[in-house]
Amino acid sequence: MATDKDMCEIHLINKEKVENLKNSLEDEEILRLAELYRAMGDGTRIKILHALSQEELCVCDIAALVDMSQSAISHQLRILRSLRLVKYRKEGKMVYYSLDDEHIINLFAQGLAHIRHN
Amino acid sequence: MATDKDMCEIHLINKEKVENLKNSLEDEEILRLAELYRAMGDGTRIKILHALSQEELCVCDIAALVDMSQSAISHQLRILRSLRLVKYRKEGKMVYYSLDDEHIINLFAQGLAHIRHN
DNA sequence: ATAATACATGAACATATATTCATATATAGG
DNA sequence: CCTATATATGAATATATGTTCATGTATTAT
Repeated sequence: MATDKDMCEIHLINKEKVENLKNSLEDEEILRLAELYRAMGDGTRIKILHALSQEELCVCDIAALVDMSQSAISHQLRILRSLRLVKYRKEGKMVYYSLDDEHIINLFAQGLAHIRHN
Repeated sequence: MATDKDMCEIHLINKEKVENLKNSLEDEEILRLAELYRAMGDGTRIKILHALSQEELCVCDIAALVDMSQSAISHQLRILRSLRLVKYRKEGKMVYYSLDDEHIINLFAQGLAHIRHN
């Protein structure tokens, strides 16, 4: 893939250190991290997550809240579910969603801190 | 957009509270948050950010490190730059990149905590 | 001035993604 | 059983995104 791999590698002050870097994050972790952030990288899903950070909601209410079709929301919820960002609870024909754990709140807080601070 | 908006909104226990939710995060903030996470939602960029979290690197070294073309890396760095995730410093014909601030480290830590814990 | 190197960028292309539409499943009520 | 409601999902489509290729710009050396 790298076309000019051996041209400027001389500039690495500490070649070993950089070589170690390659392995310090496992490939699978890189993929899963990217998936996680990508799942949060959509306006609709941000709105959903933010709403759920305040209170548990059923699908239909989320749809009303973000003013989108039930189908669109269901598709998005599937993504959020698959990454364990949200969990759900069935009650009759309703399905109530909520955030899966506190990490998401923290991710939110850090993200907001970044965009607000510069 | 919402086709069945007025069908189940009855289920909102506290309609006012939900109505407030709509405005508690500004639209522009939602967009910027989504942009930020989307910028982190790619394996190549995760690798770049992780590398830069360890040490300042020039473009060519990053390319060698992640085994991709200089052009591909430049394009990705432009994205990271535009979201202020990285900053750069010119020194002759070299350009050295580093993380822009500490929020990114924290976002990383939270992301890792999430994917590792379940 | 010419050549070489480091980096940036526009266009093209292939793939990924979000929404819509139609339809399926499940539950509740008559 | 039949109908209505809440949710899920497959297919289709339009748009976004990542990489490559070709080329441009800036800097250094000869």
